[in-house]
Amino acid sequence: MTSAADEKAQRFQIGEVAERTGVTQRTLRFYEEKGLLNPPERMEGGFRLYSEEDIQRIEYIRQLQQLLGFTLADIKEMVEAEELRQQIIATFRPDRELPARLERTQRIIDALTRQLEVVDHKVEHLQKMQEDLRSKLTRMETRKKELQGALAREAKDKK
Amino acid sequence: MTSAADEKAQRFQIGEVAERTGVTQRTLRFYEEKGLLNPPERMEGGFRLYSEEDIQRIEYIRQLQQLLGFTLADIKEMVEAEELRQQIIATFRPDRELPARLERTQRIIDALTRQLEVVDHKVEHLQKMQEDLRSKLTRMETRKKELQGALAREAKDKK
DNA sequence: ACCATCCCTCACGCACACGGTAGAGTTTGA
DNA sequence: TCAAACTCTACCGTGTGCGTGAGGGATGGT
Repeated sequence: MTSAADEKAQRFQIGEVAERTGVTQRTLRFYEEKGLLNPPERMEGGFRLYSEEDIQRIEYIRQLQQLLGFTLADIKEMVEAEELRQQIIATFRPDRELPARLERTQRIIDALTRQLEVVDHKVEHLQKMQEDLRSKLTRMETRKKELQGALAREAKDKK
Repeated sequence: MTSAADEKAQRFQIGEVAERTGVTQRTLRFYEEKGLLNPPERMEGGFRLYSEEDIQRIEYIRQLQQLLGFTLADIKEMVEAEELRQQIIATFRPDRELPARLERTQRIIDALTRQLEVVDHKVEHLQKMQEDLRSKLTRMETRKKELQGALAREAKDKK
């Protein structure tokens, strides 16, 4: 008997994950070793089996790394906070211990706030750079047109 | 006789530059070695003397590196393009060779366009992340208030 | 049972971006 | 002219983020 939950639980071997995410097998094992990915399930013989969530996490890590230039240490902090956040959300009301839940919630808020500050800071600087590049670009294009105009006149004079 | 230009030409030794920019002396020499900074002037005995422009360039390099996560190789390309751009702008009309000037201008435009594409891409992804973080944060804050409310009610019940 | 294809765990290697220190010379102020 | 502070080159060391095998099992189809 297969429940609806079972049907959804598709797993992938490391090779397929590597292909789908564009991350090498070595790197996947490396991330696991460094605690960025939590150890995936294994088959009897020891082959790793990744879930869809694992794959999403891998893609998230890559974005943080390549697009935003965070170090793996930074990223580890971020994914840990994310995990804690999901755990808290998944916890439906085993009430009692309200103070503890409140405190964990506060910890997540703090982590998110710190992350947001970093991102805000980066966005701000990037936008400045964007403006700067755009204005330089338009100035160079103006110059180009001037040069082309001068060139056209020169050709005409020769005629 | 000191001209206005001379008065402005203040120079700084490597230690002061390091302090002002937050970059170590070792790193300054390293950047020079890698061609990111062009060799500064020297005193008779060989001490490096940096100009204000050098300092600005150092700060620019650090921004590209830390905020945007570019590699030094990328940055080298970018500062070279920037330098070429400034040279072209500083060249007032020794006309003749218009085609050559046009071509260099086009090269700068291409470089700026490539840089802008990269920056645009990063801004886009960062903004998505910003949105994501903001919504997570507000959800957690809502949750916090719920918990605080529950806690207050509990305290009241005890009374 | 066999074999092609996958995967496993070490373990060394490498490029990048510097850090640290040695040993010697330079500069500046008293 | 002499000391304290600064700087020079040269060279080896370090942490990060993987790459690249070696040697050996695991899996799935026939």
